[in-house]
Amino acid sequence: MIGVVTRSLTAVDSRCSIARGLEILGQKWTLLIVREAFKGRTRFAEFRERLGIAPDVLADRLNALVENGILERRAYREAGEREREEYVLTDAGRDLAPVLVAIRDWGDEHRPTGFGPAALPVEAATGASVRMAFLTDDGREVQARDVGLVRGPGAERF
Amino acid sequence: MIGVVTRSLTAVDSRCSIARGLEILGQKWTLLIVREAFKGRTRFAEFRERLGIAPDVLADRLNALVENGILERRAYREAGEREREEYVLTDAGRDLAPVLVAIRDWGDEHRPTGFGPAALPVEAATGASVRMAFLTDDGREVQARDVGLVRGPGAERF
DNA sequence: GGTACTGAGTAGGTTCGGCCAACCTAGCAC
DNA sequence: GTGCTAGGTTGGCCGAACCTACTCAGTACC
Repeated sequence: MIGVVTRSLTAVDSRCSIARGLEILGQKWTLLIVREAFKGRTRFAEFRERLGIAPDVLADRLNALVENGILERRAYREAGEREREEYVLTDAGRDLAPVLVAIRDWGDEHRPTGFGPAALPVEAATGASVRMAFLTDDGREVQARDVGLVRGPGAERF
Repeated sequence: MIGVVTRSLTAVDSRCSIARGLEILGQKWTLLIVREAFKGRTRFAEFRERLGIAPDVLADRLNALVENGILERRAYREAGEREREEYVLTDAGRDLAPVLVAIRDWGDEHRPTGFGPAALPVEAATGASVRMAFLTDDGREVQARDVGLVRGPGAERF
């Protein structure tokens, strides 16, 4: 197996949720694998074919995603085949939808393809199209560009 | 200068806004630099001190961020000092707030620090705290976990 | 029992990107 | 001139990614 996730966080970052999230999500290929999982891919060969990723790197990323609770291995068997394992999103994995949608929205606006969006966010149960928004506590919507970050309770320094 | 951004996209990904966004954002350090920019850092030494990043890599990432329109170089001069350049977020850079907030929310929920969130999203103008949400066209809120992705008009295949 | 086939990886060698320490440079102060 | 400082650049090292080829387990067919 190639490298386990060993990215060390500096003291100042150990409390930052963004840094901690990026420890896994920031690795090359990770979010593209998750994107494929959202599209319904579950098997090694499917990920490999869609992404053109080297098999050793894919095996490493899938292990990391399983270890971090984003994917889970599940046994399956097709008729006349031996038992194999596939990779499906866990709840924590499905909770990554906002990350993918946020990146999609940004890429769509600032690096347009000229073909329109390749993926659309929907409510899974009904298929109703949804969009990402920011809301104040009293339900008023705020434009993304007007959102900033301020120091929170867990910050050691800011 | 070390490597320009040369990540090649496979044909299947060239139309995907997620892949196109990740081409820049997916590089190591990029989003952490943007996070620091949101916190108000502007100078090489500030980024370097906060992130503990190697200077050559920082120079490369700052160049890439400027080339991609996320940061812009701006001249400034302090009393008794020579003119220098600092890096400030552009509109496209501020539009990355949803990406940071989405990662923050996920990290906060699934990789908690025990200290609470280190950064909080607010409306910049008023300081009012905001949260990220998904809305249907008729204004109903949908939980993040219930959001999926479907093929959009720009998809070559899905 | 032997051979072939398939999905899911593993292994070896090369290349690329990140890391670190050291060095460079422009302008200001003295 | 010498020194100081912010903002980088350069060179060497090393781990991670890449590519190709190979293995391994179980099934199918003969």
